[in-house]
Amino acid sequence: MSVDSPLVTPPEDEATLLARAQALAGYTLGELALRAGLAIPADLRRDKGWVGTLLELHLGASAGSKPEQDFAHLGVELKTIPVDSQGRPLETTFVCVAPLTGNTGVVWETSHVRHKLARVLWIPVEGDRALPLAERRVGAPLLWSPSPEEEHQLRCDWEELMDLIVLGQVERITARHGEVLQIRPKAANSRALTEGIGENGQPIMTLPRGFYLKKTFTAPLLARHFLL
DNA sequence: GAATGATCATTC
DNA sequence: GAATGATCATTC
Repeated sequence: MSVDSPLVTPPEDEATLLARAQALAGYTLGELALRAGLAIPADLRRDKGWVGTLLELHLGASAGSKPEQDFAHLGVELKTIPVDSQGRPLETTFVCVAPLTGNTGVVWETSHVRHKLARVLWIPVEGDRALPLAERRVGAPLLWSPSPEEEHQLRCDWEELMDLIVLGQVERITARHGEVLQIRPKAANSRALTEGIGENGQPIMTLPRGFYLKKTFTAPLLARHFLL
């Protein structure tokens, strides 16, 4: 079976999607790769999106790159998240590219970050690099929307970061800005460039950036789920 | 280059 | 050991 041939049809509703995700819990990536007919890379160094693609296939998402939610008809975004043996996240979570131009007048309510995070199907996957990829297990999924408190945290960080971008301070932004949401490079390498706004409002070429959720945000989110 | 999927690996 | 900055594959 080829990569562009899904194992299942797109889920007709959220409950179906969640049920499918729950049915994957406990399986190893080796088992799921075999079922999908996907070759298992030795590690993720040159296949960083492999786990995400594998789960997309099993859940009926359009595997690959489309500029929309994974389950657009359901308004749901799929996020795999690597976790340790305690279920704690091992990595930050990429949300979306940070827009560096054309931001005058943008507001949180209509932002890409808010839209992407409005409804997320989180699927924890064992990510300890000492564990062979094929032996890593899929965890119990969580269908999540931000609580009022979480949305407030996200909004505050987003507004602070977008202000810096609009004011021509993009090159002063580091990953230390933001409590739960940060901006870091999101590029092929450090030579990749995109247009941004400079200190004096002039166009500059700068590193493409992305919004990422810090582990301090995703850890409690997953932990609460674990207690339920 | 931009967007999808993210993790790697050097630095602190 | 954790976090920041750097990077990888693929499609269009």
